[in-house]
Amino acid sequence: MPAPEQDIEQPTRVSDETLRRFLGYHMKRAFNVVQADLTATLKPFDLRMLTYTALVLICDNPGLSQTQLAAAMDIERPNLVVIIDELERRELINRTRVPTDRRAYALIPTLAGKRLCEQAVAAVQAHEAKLFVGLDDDMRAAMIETLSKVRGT
Amino acid sequence: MPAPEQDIEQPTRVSDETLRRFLGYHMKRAFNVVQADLTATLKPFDLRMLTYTALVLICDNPGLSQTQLAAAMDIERPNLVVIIDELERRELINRTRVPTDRRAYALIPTLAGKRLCEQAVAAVQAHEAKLFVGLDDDMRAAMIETLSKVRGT
DNA sequence: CAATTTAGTTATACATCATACCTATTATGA
DNA sequence: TCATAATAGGTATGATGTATAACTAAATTG
Repeated sequence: MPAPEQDIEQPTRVSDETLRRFLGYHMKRAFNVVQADLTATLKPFDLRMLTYTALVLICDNPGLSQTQLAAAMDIERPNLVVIIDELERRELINRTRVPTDRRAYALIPTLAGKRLCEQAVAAVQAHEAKLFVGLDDDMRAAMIETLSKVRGT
Repeated sequence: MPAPEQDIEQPTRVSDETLRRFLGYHMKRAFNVVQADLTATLKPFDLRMLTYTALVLICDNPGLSQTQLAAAMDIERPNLVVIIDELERRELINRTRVPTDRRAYALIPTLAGKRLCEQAVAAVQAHEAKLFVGLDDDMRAAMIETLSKVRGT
């Protein structure tokens, strides 16, 4: 006699209990929330996460090369080109030839770039303050400490 | 008289001090490390993060619909189709018609699907144990607690 | 000075993610 | 009852993100 047909009723609520055991799962879901909020925060400045990151690093390290920037952002050099193209087209940065090495560019922020960067950083600061309102300073510091440990820094 | 040319020397070391002030930055960098390791862990099973997540959720919630799964994974329904297609093609799951609603599919894992899921989950557990070796259980629990708070769960 | 390396770029491929729109089916309400 | 709306799944498409190979121009090395 064949076994009775398996129930194929749809669960009323989807359980993620197995995945919840993994820290990586929680990290991804939490970061999704952060990134969605960050994207919305940067939208008024017409910046995406990558263009924002590049702009901030260029402002903090004026004169750095594309290779240095790609390494700092942990992306491949070819993928940085379009990002730099966009920032340059919007006249937020300049590609300046390095006299001592005519292969390389020194990336320099323009005045407009520095201004936009300052405003964007302030907006992101406000965005994080709002998003992490439930986290006191100790927890926040502990979190950064732990995350730094994960990435081996 | 024009101002003297600005220095355009390249910094010897790229500073990310501004970005380091942001928790989101640390979250992204840490998750990058986790994801790279996870991808490598899942490679022997020919699973990616998305196909793995879908498979685990189907095994934990047999009979759920694609709409339910998409909601649980926080992705759009059209993007789930190719994931389900792949799992079905590999005979890890079945699309079973729901008799009470002929529009919907009940997603059911096959025996092979359940086996692969178990093996993959075990491998991911080992991967996390290795990756988070510097984190004691208390820190790990605190981290999950904090991350859950961020995503508002 | 030939051979190698490096900086930036182009082309390309693939994965991820979002939106608009289509069909078949089910639910709703005049 | 029957027209309308809503829902499940799917197709098509575009924007974005990421990785690799290969090219040029310039610098380095032996």
